Amino acid sequence: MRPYTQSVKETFMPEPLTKESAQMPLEYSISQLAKEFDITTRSIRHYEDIGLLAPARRGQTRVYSPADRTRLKLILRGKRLGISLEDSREIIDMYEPGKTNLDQLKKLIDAIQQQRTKLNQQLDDITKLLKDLNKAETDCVEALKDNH
Amino acid sequence: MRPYTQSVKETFMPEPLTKESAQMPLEYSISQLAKEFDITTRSIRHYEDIGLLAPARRGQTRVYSPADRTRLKLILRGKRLGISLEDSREIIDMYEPGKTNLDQLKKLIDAIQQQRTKLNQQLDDITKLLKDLNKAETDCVEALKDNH
DNA sequence: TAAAAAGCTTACGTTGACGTAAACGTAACA
DNA sequence: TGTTACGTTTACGTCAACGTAAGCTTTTTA
Repeated sequence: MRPYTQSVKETFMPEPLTKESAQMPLEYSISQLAKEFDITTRSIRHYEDIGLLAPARRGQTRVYSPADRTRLKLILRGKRLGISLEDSREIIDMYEPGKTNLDQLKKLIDAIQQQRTKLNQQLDDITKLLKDLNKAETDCVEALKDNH
Repeated sequence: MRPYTQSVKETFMPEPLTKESAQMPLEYSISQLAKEFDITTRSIRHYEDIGLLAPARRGQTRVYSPADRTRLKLILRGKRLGISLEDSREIIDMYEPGKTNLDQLKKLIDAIQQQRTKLNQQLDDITKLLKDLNKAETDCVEALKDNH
């Protein structure tokens, strides 16, 4: 049933590589993840509040799986690229089992295309900015030489 | 006097290329800029409020030079890359005439290096995300084929 | 076994980046 | 000559993404 669901999900939310999985913990505490990614536990709980994470619970305590960790990693990568949490949530929601029909798939492809457009723009921005930075720096160094 | 000041300033805030300057207006109204960059006049005034822009005035009305336009362009490029307005302002402030001494130059080089590090991280993020998107899309298309 | 560390929920506060409305001046156009 | 378009300032509102504090439970450590 729904073999493609699994397929799409795995490519977009890749499970940890087998190479890493040797010494990879099977679960994580909230503070472990916070430390690893240099964020606060508050942030992680916030991501849960708005539906970006749904860790298991042992009693009241949150227990994060490697998949949860991967998901968090993706959220943070998105953040670094200026993707809002809401946008991340929308994309993630599209993978919800039971929701994956043709319509959803088409929406997803569309969303992917939009993201790609934005990313290519960013790519262009970055290369330009890096060029500017290089020039600015060499000029600075020149100025230091002249002035020293 | 201070020949390097001009030099650094021009590389980081490059004036419009001569190629473009043929049909380039010598000044712009606030709504012209707003339309060109698809932002609101409110945003432009906001950038002025926090010291990112300082257009000339004809009476009460703001008059933007090509240099102002370039500056705005850079601000927006920074925005697309997730650079905060405050960070942009800091960088811009470093070019203030009269402030450019060795200390400032060293600070600037440091800031440039930091930016470069961040941009390289973003570059890495983007290539990874683009890869993921490609895989996700082909999988989607596959799924559509299978299901159609 | 006391106290520090880590976890939890609830809830109000903060910051950045504007949105939006009011209230007004000026200039061009039907 | 009115009304439409564009400009201005002042000021309060909003939204996302958390920060921060209170108050409590559970686990670990000295």
